[in-house]
Amino acid sequence: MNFSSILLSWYAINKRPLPWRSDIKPYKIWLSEIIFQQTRIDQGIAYYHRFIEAYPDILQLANASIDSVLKLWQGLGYYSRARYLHQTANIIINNFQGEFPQDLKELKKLPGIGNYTAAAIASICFGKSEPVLDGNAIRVYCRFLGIAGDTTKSSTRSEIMKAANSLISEKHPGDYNQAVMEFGALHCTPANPDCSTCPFRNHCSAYRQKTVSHIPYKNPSTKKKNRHFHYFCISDESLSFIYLLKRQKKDIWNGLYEFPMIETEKESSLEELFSIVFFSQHFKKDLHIRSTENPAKHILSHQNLFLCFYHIIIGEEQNLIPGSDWIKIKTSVVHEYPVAKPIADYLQKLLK
DNA sequence: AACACGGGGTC
DNA sequence: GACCCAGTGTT
Repeated sequence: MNFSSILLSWYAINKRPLPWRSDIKPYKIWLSEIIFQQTRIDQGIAYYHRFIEAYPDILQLANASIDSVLKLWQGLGYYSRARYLHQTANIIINNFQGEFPQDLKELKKLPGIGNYTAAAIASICFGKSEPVLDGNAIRVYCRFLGIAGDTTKSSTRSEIMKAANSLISEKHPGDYNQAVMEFGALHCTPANPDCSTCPFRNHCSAYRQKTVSHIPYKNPSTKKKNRHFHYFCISDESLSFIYLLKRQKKDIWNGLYEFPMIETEKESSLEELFSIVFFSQHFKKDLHIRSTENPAKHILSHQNLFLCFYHIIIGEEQNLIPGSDWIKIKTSVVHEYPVAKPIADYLQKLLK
């Protein structure tokens, strides 16, 4: 029983023809690995093509503005990935003569490159025998080896890593790593894996012990928080301009643009919002609130967002006192600004 | 070690 | 509704 040779045979037959596999270059492997962190292939593949088309090489990515990179990333989520992507592109150009380091430790120093991505680049691009541990690989290893412990604990992680180090193909570590992940994604799936046709059927510990559905085990996550966002889309009568500002806190959507807003602890009516300082601070009189949308529920993995949109028409411009970080833009160019999904949805409805 | 960070698919 | 996804950085 040779795990890696069976796996590599399976991979040779079943692998998907993904674009970064046909022409292996560090830039393409790195880009794909960042895009596919916590993201399914189906969800991210169009983004990968768009990035390669917009930035054919790392120099063009480094020279781009962060806003244009975030704009291209819009909708993918985990926007720190886009900021780190841009940072690392500049580091590679400025400090590494445009070439990625080959050493695992050096790779891990780069922004956005952690244990998984460093091992992926080192093995796929440079033939280093470094096993990857992503969600797929963890599932495959835990089932095959019968590791039932909590996979979020570091003790379990090191147990898996130790096993992976002994199973990896020293000759083809890059293909081996991709094969483990591909096998997890296509065959050894989270729910209802097809064990009846599995090439490891006779040697899989979880299958033999009938614990496949219990492995891998993960500690239940913490409770979700509810947040209430109230957005004020401020414009003139004919919607020729609006105000935006850039989020720059350590919070969701950092780096993206949004309307001036108030966040409240609980659900709040417009009347309640009027009493908040924000209003007397920014508006004088003659407010005309043209429309209010029902709260839109936006569910994230770690919080529930309730979003209210108020379209405020200012009669005379002197009735508005904009915040220092607000920017007034022509509505015709609003599509150039990166915004979060629910903002994009609102704008599309508003401007259609 | 626990938590924050998106959005979409699946059961 | 709960879980998961080609994870990383901060606290």
